Amino acid sequence: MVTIKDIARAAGVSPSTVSRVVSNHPRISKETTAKVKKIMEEMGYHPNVMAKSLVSKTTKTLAIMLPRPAEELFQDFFFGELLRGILTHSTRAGYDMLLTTATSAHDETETISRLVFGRRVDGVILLSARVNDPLIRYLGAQDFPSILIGRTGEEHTRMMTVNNDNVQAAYDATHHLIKQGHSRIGFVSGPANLTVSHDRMEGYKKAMGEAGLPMQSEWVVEGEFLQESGFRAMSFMMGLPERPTGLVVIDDVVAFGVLRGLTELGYKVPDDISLVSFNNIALSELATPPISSVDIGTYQLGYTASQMLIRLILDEPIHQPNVIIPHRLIVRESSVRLTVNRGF
Amino acid sequence: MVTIKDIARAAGVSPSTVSRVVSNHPRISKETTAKVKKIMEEMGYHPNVMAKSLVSKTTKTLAIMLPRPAEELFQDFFFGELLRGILTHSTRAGYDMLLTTATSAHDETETISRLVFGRRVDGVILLSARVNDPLIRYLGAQDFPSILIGRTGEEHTRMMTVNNDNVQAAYDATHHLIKQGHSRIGFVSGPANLTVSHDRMEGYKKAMGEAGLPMQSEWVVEGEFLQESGFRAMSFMMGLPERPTGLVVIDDVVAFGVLRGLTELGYKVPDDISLVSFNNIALSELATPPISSVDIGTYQLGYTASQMLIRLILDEPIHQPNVIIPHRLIVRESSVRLTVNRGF
DNA sequence: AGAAATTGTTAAAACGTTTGCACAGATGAT
DNA sequence: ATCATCTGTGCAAACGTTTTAACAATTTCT
Repeated sequence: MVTIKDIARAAGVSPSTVSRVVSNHPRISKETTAKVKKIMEEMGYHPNVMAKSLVSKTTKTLAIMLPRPAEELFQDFFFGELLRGILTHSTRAGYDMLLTTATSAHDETETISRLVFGRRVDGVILLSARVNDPLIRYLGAQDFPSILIGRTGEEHTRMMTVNNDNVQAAYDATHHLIKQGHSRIGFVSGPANLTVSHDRMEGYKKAMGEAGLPMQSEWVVEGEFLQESGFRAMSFMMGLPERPTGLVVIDDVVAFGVLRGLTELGYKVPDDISLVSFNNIALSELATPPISSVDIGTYQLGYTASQMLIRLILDEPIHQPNVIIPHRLIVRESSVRLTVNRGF
Repeated sequence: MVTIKDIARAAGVSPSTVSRVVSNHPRISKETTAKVKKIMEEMGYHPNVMAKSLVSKTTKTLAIMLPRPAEELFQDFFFGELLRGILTHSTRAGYDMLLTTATSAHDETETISRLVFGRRVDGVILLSARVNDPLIRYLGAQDFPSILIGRTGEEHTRMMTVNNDNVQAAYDATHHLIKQGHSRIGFVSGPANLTVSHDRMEGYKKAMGEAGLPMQSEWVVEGEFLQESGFRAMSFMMGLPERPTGLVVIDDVVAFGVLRGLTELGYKVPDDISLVSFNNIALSELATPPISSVDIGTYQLGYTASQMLIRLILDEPIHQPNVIIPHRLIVRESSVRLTVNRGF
């Protein structure tokens, strides 16, 4: 292990000078810089990151805290895209990403405080907000750079967020079905304790209410972000005496399950029943039929989160502590009847 | 920031004693332990990770180096599952994961050496082996704990690997199609410079050769791990005078594209053409029709990699430096003709 | 009872950096 | 010619831990 002292000795200068060469200190002469750099090259010097962090009190590392049952919650798809956004920006900005997940609920705050108070990271990105999230509350109470991708359940918690307008997004999705002539519209939701489920539910209800359409409690089911959930939802919903003809589905993966359920039960999409979902993962256009989906700008969500967090760390001015990433409904076959028969 | 010295002072002991309390040193008395722990609790003490690393020369962190164009290469799906396997084990073993990616080719070795020689991580997991991979050669030459998920292109490079028997896997997939009565079988491959493409190609050729079936160079196309690749492959292949009736596809995502291409061109799967692919991502059974796929134990691949790397770091005995994770062909509709018409 | 081993604790060095302060010499202003 | 400023470098302290060696106090062995 070649240290700064070795370089200093070999170059006939002091360690401080070497340090200043590394950090491009303006007071170092051209000649010294050249000499030292040459020797560093020859000897293969790499600064010890830990030693540097210890004195500089900065790690150039961001933590990303995965939701606890990471496996089920974001079944790879949405998450991968989000991660790509985060990673792209943080790499550009010279930050590394530390991926952590807790094993138990109690573990959660412990894990985070180990990283935060142990000064292992400079900032934290939180994923997936639950309605009454102890982790968000805990981290929000600390004076530590952090950002939530999603919405905090509690209004008084002071924490930067980047999120979609999920209420509006769900409103748009629902409204789209209404415009297509549907009046009996159901909602296949996600876990009840997530704010995203709440918000989309609200948008769904708002659209239905404004259109003066009746809602039935059987038309709303909750589940996980898994295809099984969608499948099960259909087994239940299609057994009802009065079935919906349109469905808003919380997530594309769930929509895949819904699609399979409907197919197995002998229903045709979109002729018998129409479908709109969220997230617009790459494969949703390859489903049969292609699924209409609200693109929530997943990559943007991640990119922006990283951007804001690093600004916060560097004490740069933050224009808006709660950013909303725009969404866009992508209409595909699953929600467009080929033979338009509106009316009654 | 409350340090070990603050605790020591408050407890009326020396910093060394506090340190030993934290690390459960056997020589510390019950009473001292209790007293110190109480004070740590009260004052909210968290050891500074960097200081600890500096002296202990260990970071309890693993780096995972993403393939350069991470975006295209593993379009989220396969990668997410792999990550889950890695993360599950490393979390259990008390290791954090550092996710890094390089922006340019030159950057690649620089990034890795910053981490390795900067002693920021204890070990490295390499993803996606290219045939003549400078990064693998570089890292293999260093005496640093590392593991490759995949196969090194060069025989002389000494590096632990965890991989599938991709030759056999492709052999199995191809053989399955042959058993179904196909004789004109094509192969939609991935990027030519990846070892996995090579190995699967070899398995395909082996199966074809053993069965005495003719191969045409037009039946083999290379592309990316993207649906577009699959789509384009079909545009080309289905325009041939003599078309294959069976296809081995390098990846499920590509298979989705193939499926779309075939559908748009008016071909029915599996009646007109059969399909087998690899990786068995969650959505492949939800395609229309469900895609036959070789399950390569993605989660296992990641889990095992983490396991082996940590053993290496801890100097525990490694039974086998090159582990093969078993694969299993999952037969679904895409490769089973409902009306079996073998023969001529 | 004295020697030897065990137990519980501490002082101090070490890990590899960064940085405030000091200082010598060169340059510029008056 | 004197004083002030600027330029280039070094000294030494600091960052918050772990760990070796030392030692006093206690217990165990003859």
